[in-house]
Amino acid sequence: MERLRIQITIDPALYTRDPETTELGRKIVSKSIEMIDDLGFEKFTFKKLGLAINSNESSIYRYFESKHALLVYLVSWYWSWIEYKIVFATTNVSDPSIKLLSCIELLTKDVKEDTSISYVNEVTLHRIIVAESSKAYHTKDIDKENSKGYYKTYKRVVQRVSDFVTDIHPTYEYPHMLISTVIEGAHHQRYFSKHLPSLTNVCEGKNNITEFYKELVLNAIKQ
Amino acid sequence: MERLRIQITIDPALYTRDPETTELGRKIVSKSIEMIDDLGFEKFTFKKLGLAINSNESSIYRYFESKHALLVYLVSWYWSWIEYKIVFATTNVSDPSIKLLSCIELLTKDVKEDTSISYVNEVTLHRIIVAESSKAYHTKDIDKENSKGYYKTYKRVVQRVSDFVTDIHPTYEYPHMLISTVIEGAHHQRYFSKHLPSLTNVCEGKNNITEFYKELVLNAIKQ
DNA sequence: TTAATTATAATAGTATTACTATCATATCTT
DNA sequence: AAGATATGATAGTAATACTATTATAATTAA
Repeated sequence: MERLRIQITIDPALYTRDPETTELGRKIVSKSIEMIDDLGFEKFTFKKLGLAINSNESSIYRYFESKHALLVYLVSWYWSWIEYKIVFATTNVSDPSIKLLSCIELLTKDVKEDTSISYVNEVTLHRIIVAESSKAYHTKDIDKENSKGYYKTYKRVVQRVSDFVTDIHPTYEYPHMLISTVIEGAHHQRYFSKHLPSLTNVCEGKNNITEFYKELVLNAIKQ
Repeated sequence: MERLRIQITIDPALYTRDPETTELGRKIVSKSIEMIDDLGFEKFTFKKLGLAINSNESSIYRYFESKHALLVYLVSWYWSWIEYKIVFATTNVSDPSIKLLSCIELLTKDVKEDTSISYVNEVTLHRIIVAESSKAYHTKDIDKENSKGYYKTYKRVVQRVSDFVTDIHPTYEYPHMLISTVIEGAHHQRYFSKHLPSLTNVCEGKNNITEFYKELVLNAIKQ
């Protein structure tokens, strides 16, 4: 079976020059994912990246104005990808409960397979999201960046899933809180399970995180 | 009424030299809280701090080996303080449901009043916890630091509150996940409500965050 | 009380970071 | 073939996150 080619479109506000359109741009994105996963965001630099792809620091700056901007780009890419999967999983499904559970599954499960859409390795990117994404918005520039639309895709994903909550329970007061709690919580639990396991109840081989959040949400909106 | 003097004891692993024991040490802690809140963790430096307290960068390094170590210290201080409040609020209370609800209240509510225990301004520190604490453990050194006991207090708080969950519902499978979800979630919601409000459902003047998490937990462990 | 110890401040120095600027060269387009 | 554009190489800057050294001040012990 041939795979559909997924179109991930990224808002031009998130780059100086579109990395998708050139070989160098794609190499920047691809290798930066690998290196941030490997070194952690703090120790990752454009100089090291340039060296690794046989290019130059100054060339990378033509695509992204800072390494922070690159992180925001990657986070946004991830949310566009998740949004695509949500749309794909929920169109033509009529039962909002099924839609909601599919979304929770997509938002909380581990990414184990690279669907090889493109130059982006989704497994590695997911690890970056879990370990580093909170650094993208925990900045003193958050308000300025938010007004430029940097976090639009994330907000749209939360809105979409919250809408399913509202479909199920129209008077539920906290749909956005519930969904953003699930999303951020799942990332934390994923991180904790590896590094601070006493903060979780994750068992080997089980999809505990997904099970926990499905149950949590269903109980929260039970009427 | 005279206030009880609270004893916040910090594990010596968290500093090079105990800042509580000297004037300079207390000034470092006190002013760093102010400055991290003000500048954000990235733009905060020991050089600036030294300047602000009429001391010197090199003197500060005698108390904390790095600015990351100082952040970890502050986070740990916060959890010791919360632990104290939890112990205070739950001793001599027999009903585990009341204990649990008190804990959720303490873990999720906004800190509005500086109880002036000491040189630590708890209102400001709470803002730092909300905005910066995730940077303390999202490091490549997490495992090494965890083995040195850097996150002990946080883990102990989660354990304490999880125990109340287990008292109420002995077979509930995810007590730790539930509590760490509440804690991290509350911090996120607090941050989002200020900077990305569309991810929340916070209303002016209401304690929505606390209400949301109380309801969430009670529904999760309802039998 | 003096000597020894310890704490602090001042200064200097280092490698690295996160950029910016300039320019030559390669490549692609018209 | 000329012009435009993209890339790479080099250099430079202010700041960061430290380390090391030394002088001086303050505390403590003999």
